Amino acid sequence: MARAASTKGRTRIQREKTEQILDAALEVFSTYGFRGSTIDQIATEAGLSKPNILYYFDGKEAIHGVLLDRLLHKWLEPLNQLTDSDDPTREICDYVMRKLEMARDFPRESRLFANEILQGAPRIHDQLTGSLKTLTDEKATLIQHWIDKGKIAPVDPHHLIFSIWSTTQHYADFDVQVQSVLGDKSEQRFEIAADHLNKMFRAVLKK
Amino acid sequence: MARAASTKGRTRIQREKTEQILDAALEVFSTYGFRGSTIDQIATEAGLSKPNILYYFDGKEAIHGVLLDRLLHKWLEPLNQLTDSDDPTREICDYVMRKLEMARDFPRESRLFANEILQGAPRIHDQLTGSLKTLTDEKATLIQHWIDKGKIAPVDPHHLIFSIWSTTQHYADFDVQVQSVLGDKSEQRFEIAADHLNKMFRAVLKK
DNA sequence: TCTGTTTCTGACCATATGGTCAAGACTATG
DNA sequence: CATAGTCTTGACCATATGGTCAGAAACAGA
Repeated sequence: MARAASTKGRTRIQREKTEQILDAALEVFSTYGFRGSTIDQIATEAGLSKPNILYYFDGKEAIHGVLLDRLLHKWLEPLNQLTDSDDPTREICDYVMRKLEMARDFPRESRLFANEILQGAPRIHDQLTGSLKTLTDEKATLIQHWIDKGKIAPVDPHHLIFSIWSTTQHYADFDVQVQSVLGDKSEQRFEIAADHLNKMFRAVLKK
Repeated sequence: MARAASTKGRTRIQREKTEQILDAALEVFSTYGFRGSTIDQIATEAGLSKPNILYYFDGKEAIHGVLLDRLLHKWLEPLNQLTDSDDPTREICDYVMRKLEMARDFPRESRLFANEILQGAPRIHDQLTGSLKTLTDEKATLIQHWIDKGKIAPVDPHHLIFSIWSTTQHYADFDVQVQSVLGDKSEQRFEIAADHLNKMFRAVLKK
């Protein structure tokens, strides 16, 4: 087994190189998808030789696997922060903003996820029906409570969450399209998107 | 040059086989992306031999190219139908429904498009900044007119369109995730989505 | 049925790709 | 500064993949 996989970054070099490789791999995988990426591409991007990459990781799948693991944790975080509050509309809009910030600051992670889902989620199907479903159901129940208490307008909680995911992730996954369509006005796309989404979800939730 | 490319389906066999190949290719490309797909996969899916595929098409790129061409036309159609009307809210919601129907009835096309955009749209970048931008700008202007006339609430037209694209296409591109999260309730996902999106965009546009 | 054309395929080629390995280079520590 | 352990790489292998080609099989019209 490769060093890095077993001993989690024992030496300084191991920690550095491992991160270097993972960063390069994220760049490549998020752009070309798993099958479309080659170890050589990752090696070039990382400024290392191919055998050197394979000294730290057991293979292409192993690198991809580590990236997906990290991703899923990061992905659930913003939703985790959604809790009960006196101002549910604000609580939900805050979540929208957190997701939009992630699309802006971590577009590669978003695209890695999108690629995986598009291909039928072969490697993360269990997490989708497991931890993701559990967490989503939990938050959907919370939203339903708010509706029952008359604090927000009646909406299907699950589909509201889907709308939040899709509208925010769109600015990462479809960035090329967004920029192409906006042309020279694409500079402030995230500010305008924030304003627009804020308005939109407030309107939906308003009684 | 391959037969099918030059003479547009002259004989019966040419028309049939060409369609057969394109259908198989759509299935494969939409699932694995361009680089992740092989001619052998397409051949197997189509029930033909690899050389036979290459008898009808000049290569992998050529097949993909034809699919993208057809796709783009189909993709712009629903937006094209958005025209001036006494009831702009209804007009926009109708567009949302048309897009949602496309996500339901042509998920492979949606995923093919998503794959292409995700990878930076190397093959359709010109169309994005060309015909897509032109059409989108045109419809954005129309929406702005409606706003100026006070017929709908003020929204950023471009970002409204992005929201429509993302929320509807989500049900095709992220179907695995949607089904995983909804679990046994995923059967009626499109009906509930239609209801939800209808409500949502009505709320956004309401003055 | 004959014949020119279209359709199809097994065998083949060049290159790309994931992965291995032995040996050399480097590094930390006594 | 010696040396045990860590790190790196050129050369190599097996397989996958895009694509070619000569000739066989099927077909359509006379």
